[in-house]
Amino acid sequence: MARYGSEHKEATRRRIIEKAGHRFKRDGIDRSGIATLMSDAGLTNGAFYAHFSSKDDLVATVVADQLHRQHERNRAGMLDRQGFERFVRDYLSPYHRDHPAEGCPSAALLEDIGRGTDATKRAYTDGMLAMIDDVAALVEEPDRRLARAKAMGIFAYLIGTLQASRALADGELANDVLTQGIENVLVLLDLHMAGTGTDRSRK
Amino acid sequence: MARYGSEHKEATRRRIIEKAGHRFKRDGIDRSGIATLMSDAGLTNGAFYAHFSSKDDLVATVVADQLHRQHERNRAGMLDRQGFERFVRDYLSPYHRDHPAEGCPSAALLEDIGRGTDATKRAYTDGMLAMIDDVAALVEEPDRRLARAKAMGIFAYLIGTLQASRALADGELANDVLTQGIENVLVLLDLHMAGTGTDRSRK
DNA sequence: TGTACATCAGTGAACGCGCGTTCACTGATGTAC
DNA sequence: TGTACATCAGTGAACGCGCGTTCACTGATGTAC
Repeated sequence: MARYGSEHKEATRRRIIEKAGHRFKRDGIDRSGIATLMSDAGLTNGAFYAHFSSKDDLVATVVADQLHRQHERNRAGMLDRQGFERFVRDYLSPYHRDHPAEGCPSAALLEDIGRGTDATKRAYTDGMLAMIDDVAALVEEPDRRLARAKAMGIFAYLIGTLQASRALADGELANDVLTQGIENVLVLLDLHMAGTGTDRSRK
Repeated sequence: MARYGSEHKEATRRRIIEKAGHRFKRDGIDRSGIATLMSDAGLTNGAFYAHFSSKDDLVATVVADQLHRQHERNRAGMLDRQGFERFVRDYLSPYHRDHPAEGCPSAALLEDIGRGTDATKRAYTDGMLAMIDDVAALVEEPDRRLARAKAMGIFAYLIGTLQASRALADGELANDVLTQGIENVLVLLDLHMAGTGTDRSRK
């Protein structure tokens, strides 16, 4: 249509990526066709390949973008134990469960990412490492590698719990799982913050 | 081909369901076409509708079957703390991570189930409740509703951890997450077994 | 200031393909005579 | 025991459709003169 400065094409590209993030999280990647994605961005199918080399290219880009947004949104509020608790309560809320399009990309796309291209898994890993290293500071663990595993473990719990709550047809159980999840994650966090490391008194 | 007794058609149906379980877990439901599923069972596409009314019908049936198998396979080995620990170490093993087709249906299909039909979510919920009630006996919690939430919470952790390990491109981190996951799940289990209920000393 | 032109983001039709589903047909079987 | 027939699990071609991808074209713009 128009021949604007280079910032206009960039803006269109960003719009496609953002809308695709919503659509992917709502319907799943395989159920989101190019024509639908472009229509979401106010464009027609043909323009897609002026912005991305393939659908896989878009997927990897969207995964990176989604994790970046999530990180930006939460980094300020996760620096202390109180902020993290607020994050957890938000994460494991019925609202978040019922609105995947606006929610956590890991909870909505993790299986698709696991089956995805190397580029997609790489984008996910890099994005997660950035988030993890913020939480790792909360977990009082001097060994960086172990701190990362502990932080990722906490996210894994949140992800699994939200997914389970979304898949359960029994509304009461689905809600109870969220409530219990908040409890468990905070216990785990306190344990990691207090403990000296791996050694817990078992049996 | 043949006109055998009614057990022969039943056997074919069971073969389709079993093979479809593997295929769904490996490639995802949306990437598994009817022709491929039937070919896996040694048949051609046309015979599908003599066994199922639609693909959604098959999906719900497969989900129920997969959870039933998982329950049968593990119920005997999950009755005490020692058996459950063995289950957890098996579940969070690199082998399980690298072989989704033979593995846990929740870890491979939970997002698809969450986006699925009511019948599929119902099948999942019923199957999970059967498994949950076995573990709930381990969790020393008199309130049945709470015991179920706690048991489901433990499964949710296992599921999220395995999925995360599958999606991470960094092999070292992916392994560390599994190891840390075993640690955390066992801590959580001991806590539920020892604790009197919800009230933990926080702050 | 006014006109001609090059640019290029976006259009929309078309490609081959696999999807879920339907259906007329096949052919090996158990049964009837 | 031998033949004719009814059954019905499974075949394979076809349906309309949406998929990812390609490409000749459009038309509003900034620039050159």
